[in-house]
Amino acid sequence: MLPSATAAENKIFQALADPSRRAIFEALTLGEAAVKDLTARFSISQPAVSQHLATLRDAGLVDGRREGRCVYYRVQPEGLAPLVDWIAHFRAFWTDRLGRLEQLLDTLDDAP
Amino acid sequence: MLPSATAAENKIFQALADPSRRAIFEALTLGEAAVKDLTARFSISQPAVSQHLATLRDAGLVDGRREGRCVYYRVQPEGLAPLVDWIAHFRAFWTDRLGRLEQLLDTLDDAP
DNA sequence: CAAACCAATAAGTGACAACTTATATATTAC
DNA sequence: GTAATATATAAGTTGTCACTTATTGGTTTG
Repeated sequence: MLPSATAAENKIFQALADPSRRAIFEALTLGEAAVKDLTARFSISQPAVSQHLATLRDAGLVDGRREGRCVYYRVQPEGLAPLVDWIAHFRAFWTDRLGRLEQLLDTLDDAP
Repeated sequence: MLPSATAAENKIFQALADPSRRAIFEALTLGEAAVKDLTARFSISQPAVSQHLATLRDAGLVDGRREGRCVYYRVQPEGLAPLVDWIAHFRAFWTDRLGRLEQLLDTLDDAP
């Protein structure tokens, strides 16, 4: 393992490796949601959802706040920063850098 | 799991989840390398390296060409595209989009 | 051809990860 | 206070994953 493999990086990559966890993260993209909402949306048990949320939270990707009986989770956008940084690390392969960035801009513009 | 969770996405995220595999990928960033070189560089067995390379290859992240007795692997930059796309998908959280992109540009400029 | 070298595959093992059910902890409602 | 709701934690099970050693497949050299 290279020294550049930070703990944050490890946690983020591992957290996002699981499809269910990515699905939960993507669902939270659409807005805040309580655990029970997520449990209803996906076909896994409530404890499974809570465990996934705990993993995502530990990776800094989501955050939860208690409100009454419910706990509402939401995406923490800054949590993706290490992932963006990791990708940026391979700028050497973006030979036509500007073109690639413009392409990224385009991707950012269209889409849902 | 959301329908947007493509097979390519799954493979890439899973491939990059392992620190050893990320380390190998990062090593290949510095240039082409034969399996024996990677085996020498890391403290895992040759079969382990080959298995990691097979996983990375299957995910479209690296490519290998045989030259005599050696097999030289190199990064396939386009392989990261699905990952970039996935991140771009969360543009909604880049509130100050231009700023973020400029920041990415900066990151692309300095660093090793 | 034989011996050496390099890489991939086979087979087995130990650890961990994702899930389950059951239970505990908060919080609200009656 | 008791019951009901919402979430977290405990404990156990199963499958998968990363690694190992042993072997096979290719390629070069002597």
